[in-house]
Amino acid sequence: MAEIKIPKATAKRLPIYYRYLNILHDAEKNRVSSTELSEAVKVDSATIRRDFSYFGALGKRGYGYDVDTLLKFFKKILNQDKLTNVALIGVGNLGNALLNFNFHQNSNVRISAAFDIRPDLANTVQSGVPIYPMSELRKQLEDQQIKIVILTVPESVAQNVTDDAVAGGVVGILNFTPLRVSVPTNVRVQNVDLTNELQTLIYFLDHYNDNEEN
Amino acid sequence: MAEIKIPKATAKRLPIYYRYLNILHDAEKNRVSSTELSEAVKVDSATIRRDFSYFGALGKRGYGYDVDTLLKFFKKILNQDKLTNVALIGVGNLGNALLNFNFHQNSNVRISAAFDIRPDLANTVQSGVPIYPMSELRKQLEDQQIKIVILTVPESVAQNVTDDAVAGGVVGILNFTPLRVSVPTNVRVQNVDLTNELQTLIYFLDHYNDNEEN
DNA sequence: CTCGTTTTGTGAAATAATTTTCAATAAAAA
DNA sequence: TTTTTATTGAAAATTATTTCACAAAACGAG
Repeated sequence: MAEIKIPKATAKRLPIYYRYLNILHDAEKNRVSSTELSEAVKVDSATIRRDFSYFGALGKRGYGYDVDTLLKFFKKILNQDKLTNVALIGVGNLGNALLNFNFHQNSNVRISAAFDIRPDLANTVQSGVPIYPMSELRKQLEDQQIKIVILTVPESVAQNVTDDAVAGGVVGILNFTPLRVSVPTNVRVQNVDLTNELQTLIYFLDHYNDNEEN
Repeated sequence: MAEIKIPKATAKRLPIYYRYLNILHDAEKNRVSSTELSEAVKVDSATIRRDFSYFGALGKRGYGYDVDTLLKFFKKILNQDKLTNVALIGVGNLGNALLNFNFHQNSNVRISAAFDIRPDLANTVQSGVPIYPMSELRKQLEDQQIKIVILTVPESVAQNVTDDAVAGGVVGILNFTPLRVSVPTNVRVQNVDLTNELQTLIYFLDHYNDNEEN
């Protein structure tokens, strides 16, 4: 892997582009300009052109970009041409919502296993997903070859569970706990901290009057 | 407001610092160094010192930072010395989870009103929060002086609901829908896009081997 | 087939963020 | 008291990202 090394800021925008390209495709539009895209995804058109250009000359001058070409390209780049199975660890309040959250609608990702400590949940099926007891975490991750987990456990056990998951071969963690977990360098953690997001929003509202972007 | 204009990247880290300072405070630690903080929050120590220095000389050379001083300072900066009421719009799958999510545990934020289109939900109380019908959105936001909303409605109505909320005086939106909503320049939108986060994670896993940071 | 218009792709400039480095200072040890 | 060690704060260097602005290319109308 790692053929093309594009800026991280660009990488984070790719899913946004991908999603809108799907919308255009469904609307049977076959061309789009960076300006039009810009309005929809709220990213400066020059930034979009620059982003796309890291992958080569994808557009045509005086015309724009061919929706299907771009779509196919991004589908591959984002690994959306294959199904990615992920596990959910912690079927509490938020975990449950994520079980029902239709990741599969917009992306080729599916929660194929879940884990919880509560005995009444273990060995049941919730929203079509089998729930395993925590004790089987490592084994199931290994057996099912799951490399990515969504972490929605209480903060107090987050590090232990993470260590377990990593021992089971996990290399990507979508971390909903407020704890900044420690992982080996080959493991990537993407933090989603809801309290944080709210506090940041409040900070910006109080201290900035111009609310351009993120 | 807007007395001090610090970099956005710094602003986004403030809640992380704040949270860990609270932990130190609860553990009755009274001093902390940038190095120690660095390990806990996974931010380079030089970045932390630089971040803090935007607010003046908060530490002491050869000593570190006084936990309580810093804590008080950040509490004020982040507006955590006052209660912030927010509204939740859309009590579906995710909305329900957020109703039960204890924002108040880690931050001085409370969901004080919620809205939903479903008639059976309107005028009930869920998890201690009154649910109003959508038709009352604007009026209630105005009456209750709510300036911040959490948006967890279906994408198809996201723009309309946003327009309504803005008409009701909202200036901050925590947007969980995948739609990049359009708002006047005085309104700030903080997007939390779960599908996106997962796709970004997958992208990084496939294309980067060194997984240092975000 | 020509010409005006559109729109990309990209150097160069501007802006933003991180990291290095080290003098200054405080605390602890000798 | 003096020396050593720890640690900040800030200047400077570096790296990353965005934006400007325009030549070059391609389209489409006539």
